[in-house]
Order: sequence, then structure tokens, then C-alpha cells
Amino acid sequence: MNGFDENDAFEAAAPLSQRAMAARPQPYLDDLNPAQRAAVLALDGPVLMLAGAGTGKTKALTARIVHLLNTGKARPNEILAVTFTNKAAREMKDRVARMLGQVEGMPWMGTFHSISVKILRRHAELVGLKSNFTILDTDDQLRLLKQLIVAANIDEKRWPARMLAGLIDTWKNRAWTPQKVPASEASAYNNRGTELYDQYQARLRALNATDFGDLLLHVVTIFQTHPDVLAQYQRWLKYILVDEYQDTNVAQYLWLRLLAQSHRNICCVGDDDQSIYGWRGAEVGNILRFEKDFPGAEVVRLEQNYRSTPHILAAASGVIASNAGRLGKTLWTDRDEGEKVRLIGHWDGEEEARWIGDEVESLQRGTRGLEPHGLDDMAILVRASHQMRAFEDRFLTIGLPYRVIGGPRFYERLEIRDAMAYFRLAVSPDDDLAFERVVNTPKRGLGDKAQQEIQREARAHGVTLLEGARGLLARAGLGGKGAGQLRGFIEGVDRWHALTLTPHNHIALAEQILEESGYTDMWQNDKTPEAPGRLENLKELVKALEQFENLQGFLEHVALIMDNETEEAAQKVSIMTLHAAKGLEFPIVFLPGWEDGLFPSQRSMDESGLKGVEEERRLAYVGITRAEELCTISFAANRRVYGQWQSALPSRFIDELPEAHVDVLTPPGLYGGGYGAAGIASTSMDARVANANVYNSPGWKRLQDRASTRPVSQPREQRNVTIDLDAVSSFTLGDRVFHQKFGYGAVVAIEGDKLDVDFDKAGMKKIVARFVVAASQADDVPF
DNA sequence: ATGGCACAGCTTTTT
DNA sequence: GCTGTGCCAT
Repeated sequence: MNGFDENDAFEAAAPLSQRAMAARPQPYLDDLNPAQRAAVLALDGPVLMLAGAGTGKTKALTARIVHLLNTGKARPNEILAVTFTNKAAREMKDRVARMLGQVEGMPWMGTFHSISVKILRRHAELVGLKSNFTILDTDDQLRLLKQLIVAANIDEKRWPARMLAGLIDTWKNRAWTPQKVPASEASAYNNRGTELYDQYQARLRALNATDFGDLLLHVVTIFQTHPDVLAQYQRWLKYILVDEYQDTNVAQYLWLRLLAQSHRNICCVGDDDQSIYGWRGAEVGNILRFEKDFPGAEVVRLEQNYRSTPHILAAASGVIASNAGRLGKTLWTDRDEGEKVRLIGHWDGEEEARWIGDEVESLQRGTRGLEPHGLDDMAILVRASHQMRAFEDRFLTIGLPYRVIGGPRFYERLEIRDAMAYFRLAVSPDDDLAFERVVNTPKRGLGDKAQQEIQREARAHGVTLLEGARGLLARAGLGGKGAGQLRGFIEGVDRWHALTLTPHNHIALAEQILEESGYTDMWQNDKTPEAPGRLENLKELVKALEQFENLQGFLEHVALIMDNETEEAAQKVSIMTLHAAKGLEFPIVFLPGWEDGLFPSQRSMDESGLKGVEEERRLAYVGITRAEELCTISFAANRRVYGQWQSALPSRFIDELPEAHVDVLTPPGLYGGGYGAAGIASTSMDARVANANVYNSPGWKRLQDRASTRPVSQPREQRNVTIDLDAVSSFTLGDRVFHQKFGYGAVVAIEGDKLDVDFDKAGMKKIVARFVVAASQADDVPF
């Protein structure tokens, strides 16, 4: 499960016995279509596998790995397979393992970053690091930059640390070390970008630390400056496979090219139409240029789609056709025609959410010739995460179970980072960043003043912060109650550190640290609605430790591999961003918010112009091609944006949908049907005025012309409400309750299974009873 | 040292 | 409209 601790590619080479295994059966080839087979059989030389959405590229990729082994072309440790995400790496490993059986070693498979870490640990000294360097997360990085900014006397208000972090990230993505940043960038960050970048790198080196960008950059630097080291890897890694090639940035491109340039056995898989990460440095150019970079490359197109109906594919193809400079693919399928892509406009965002909620419920029952579908079969894909709120609110109100995919990563959460800092400190007491993070968390009366004293003491004696603090206490340089607290903190760290050096149960130790430090107590005494969730996360963290032998092992890997996928049994609708949806598929997909400015996003257009629109268009393509059976696109005339009502025109992408494959539904609000009237009544006067224009716009005119007369919204059936007697009977007026999202509140009305709750923070909400618990139960969430 | 208040800023996100 | 941040008053 972890990216790079297994599969050691550097073990002593085994004798070449594998070459004798050439005549193995090859059942995996029978499963492939002609294009896939061609991609698998072309083992030598550069290969570009252009794999459209849903065309079975992972299958082809894994078959290729197995074929390399089966034909005796390569031993497991001579194959390198690179992916972007841990999830993709895991999937590939699982599939290869299943096809190979347990007997032989596994090829080296992992993310760019995990593979880079492994290489870097072996050659750290070549870039001025020790091999046990730590990897900083974004938060550590930001705090470090802030220190530098303050020291450089720069107004942090006008020149935020985040801006500098973004800049450095961009430079690293382009494989620019401080020395290589071109002169044209000299004006960046108030003319001081390069200078601060240089200082930042020096600081990282002093801390024996790297950030994520460094992992790749350092490896590229090593390869470029030490030909002997590079040659060694080129000899080892005879066959290279790369997934999602369209998302590589310059640093990753160089990394690959350096490794592959001698033997040229590189197989890149990707889809130029699904390049959606330009804003974080991905260069579509890499895939478009492949044949130039690797002359004589074989290009294989996987075009048979096994996922979607013809209407869905045609709609997606119609949209993406407007992009220029594509490599070009024509997806086809032998599936039955199925439903057309549905298009519907709404009065406002809330109505859109209401409508989708109702649709989900009727699709659950099975309507319009579709079999009933479970909630796991349905997804709502939005452009920006703030769009999720409307759906969450609505679904909570009607009691529709949902899950939000994405959001803050588990290891990025405050409480997880705090806990990790304690663990880091226990393992290596000289970790100054960790010390800084938790010395006053929970509050120990050691504020800025005291911490500055510690810093000064440490710097004066050239020691770590922990030692500085010790020295300060020894010469009684710290007054007040802070001193006693600090002494307790230091004793704690010493005690925990001593324990890590003896045989111990690391899970018990972790619990002990969180207890003795007062960290668990801190959240137990916290009455905010988030506190129970945080305690829950801490429990999960401790549980995650089980998979490791000790704290060191855990910390070593956690920054790169920890994700927050928890398999839940209950059926739920998924809500996620279009970006998060890449690689996934659902029978039923809703694509709300197709309005100019929102999608395509205004900012993307402002910043990147035509290129921006093209990337947004690819996002639309990704969205539509997630759907297997039914795809519903919608937009709203009005939407509350940052609290202001705003009107928008239907997205330009809607105009690009080929009419023959689209079914235009009658908007419930516009024609007075359903609950439209209520929607209008709840809208402000301003919005209505603004809307008069919207409905006269060419977009709406077109819609009305094309609208079929068949209204989708049948008069609402009586919903089958299963009343949970336990839930209803357990609350009475005035009860204090707790809700995951809204926090604490009091029940002010009960109506069937629905409660009116006046929340302390969130105000009045109608809530289905099973979504709240009695407040008393929420208070003692055990740790 | 800390809690409260005013103010800015606000896509997408992996490692 | 909401949230996170920084400054000021306690």
C-alpha cells in the first residue's frame, strides 16, 4: 500500500534465468482488442498509447508489464512504471499482482514523488542533504517562507507568503533551480523572488528538508550533474511506462527523458483531451510533442469505449471538437443507443439543487425505462467546491445520504498535523519545525515572547530549539508560569524520545504522547462542533499506525502516501469536483452549474485566455465521459455568489453540444410547473430584473426553441417516508442536539421525522431526525 | 497571552 | 456570505 518501501529496484541483480521463460502461455492477450494488443506487443522503442476515456488503458498497461516479464525481455526490477497518484499506483500494483501471482518479484511501480524519494535518499549528499531528510508539507513550507519574508523586511500584506510559495512551485515545476531562473522572472514577487527562492533553498538544506517540488528537482539535478549515477539507473531500468502522460510538467518530463534517452524503451499513456492540470504546471505540449522527442515512436490509439452510450460519447466528442491542436481520436462504442444527454435550465441554484435531489430520488425508484439505481451509481460533478454547498444543504434537508469526495486530505488536517508534530518530536527531538508547531499547543502560556526567547537562546548557542529551551530554563531566563509548563513539555519530549529508543509498542506510545501532552484533552474540552470529528480523526490516525512497525516507519512514509479513503458500506450519492472525478465512472452523472463565468471559469479565461477556455473544455469532456448511462447537464439563471445574487448566461459549452444527442427538458421554474413559483417568490427583486435580460438572451431563446414539450418533472409523488420511530420518539421540544455539520442546537418543532432545530451557530434548519444525535451523546465521544 | 473584532479574499489540487 | 488572518484591547 505504500508507494516506495517495497519493490527495491536496487537489489543485487539476479542471474538472467528469466530469459529462459519465453514460452509461457499468454492468456492476457486474448482479452485485448486489436488496438490494445498492438500497444502491448510493441515492447521495444518509444510507444505513445493515446487512450481515450473508458478505453481500457489500465488493462493494456498492466498486460504490457506482464508481457515484458513473460517474454523474458525484462526482469521485474528492470521495469519502472510511474503514475501521478498513489491511488493509480495501487491499482496498477493490484492488477499486476493478480495477473502474475505471488511467485516473482514485482516491478518498481509508484508515483513520481515516491520513486524520487527513494532515489534521493540514496544520493542525498550529491545535493547537500543527508539521506534521512524530512519532507515538508505545505503548511511547514508556508511558515518557513513567512520567516524569510519577515526577515527580508517585506510587507507580508502586499506580498503574501502564498504568492511566493506558488511562484517557487511554478519554478520548480519547470525544473529551475535558483541559479536557473531566467532573467525574465527577475521582477517576480516585487523583484525579490529569485533572492528569496535562493534563501529558501539554503534554509531547507540547513534543516535537512525538502518540499514536494524538490523531490523531483533534486533528482533531475543529480541526473544532470552526475552522468555516472544516471548511467547506472539507465542500465537498471530498461523499460519505462508512464501513466497520465498529458499531466506531466517540465521537471517530470526531464526526469523521464533523462532515464529513457539511452534505451528509449518508454511507453507513455495518456489522453491530450483529458489534460486538466495546466494550472499546476502540466504541459499538454509534452504529449503533443512526443513523436518529435522520440523519433520513430509508434503511436497506438485506443478508441473503443467500453463505458458510455453513443449519445454520451457523441455529446462529449462534439464539445471537445472545438479545441485546436488535438492529436485527434474518434471514440466509438458498440453499446445500445441509450438516453440522450439531458439539458435543463433553472431559475436559480437552489432550484437546481432541489431538482437534482428529486431526480436522484426518482432514479432510485427507477423511472423512464431506467432500472432502479443505488445511490452509489450517481454522482454530482461540480466545477468549484463552493458549488457543493447547495447540494449538501438540500440533501440534508430531504435526508438523502451523500458523500463529498476530496476536500482537505486527512493528513492536512490541523489535528493530524499537530499529532504528527508530536510524533516527529518524539522520534527526532531536533526537529525544530515540529517543536515550533506544538510547543504552545495546547496552550502552555508560551506565546510569541517566550518563543522568541527560546529562538534567541538556541541561535546564540547554535543548538536546536529544544536544547535552547533547556538552556533557557537552566539559567532561569524565563519567568512566570510559562517556565514550569515548558519544563513539563521538555520532560515529556525526553521521556517519549527515550521510549522510542527502547523496544516498545508504538501504538501505545502514540496514545501516551497524545494523552500526556494534553492534546487529546484539548479537543475533549473544546465545545465547537468540529471537536468530535477531530477526536475521531485522531483515533483513525492511531489506527493507521497499526500498519507500520514503528513511529519512524510511519513518519517516513506518511506525507506521501496517506489518503483519506474510507470505504463505507452505506449507499450514498457522490459529490465532487470535476478534477476529482477524473478516472472515475458512474452510471448516472449530473453536471450542474454550466454557466459562463462559473464554467468555463472566469478566472481561467482571464488568466489564460484561449488556452484557459480549452482546458475548461477538456474539463467538460472529462465530466461528460464519466457517465455510463445517463448524463444531465444543467445551469441556473441566478446564483448567489459570495452572498450577492448574480445572473449568468448558459455556458458556451452548451452551444457546442450536438443537438441530435441532447434532450432539452422543460425548466420547472420557467413554466410555472412544480415548485417553480416558490423559487421565484424567494428570489430578490434585483435578481428578477436582471433575469428579464437573461430570458431575452440568445442562450435562452435557443433553449426555448429546442425545448421538447415533454416536462420531466412529473407532479411529485408522495415520497415514501420511512419513519424511524426510535429517532422520532427520542426527541422532544427543547432537546439539545448535535449535528455533524451544524453543530449544537435546540429542537423547536417536530413534524414527522423532520425536526426544526435552532442551531447555536447555523441558525434555524429543518433536519431529518436521523441526522442528529442528542447533545449529551456528542459530548463524550471517547478517544 | 489571549480573546474579540474588523477586514480581506475567495478555482481547480497531487505529492 | 463565510472563513481565516492579523491586530488591538484586555
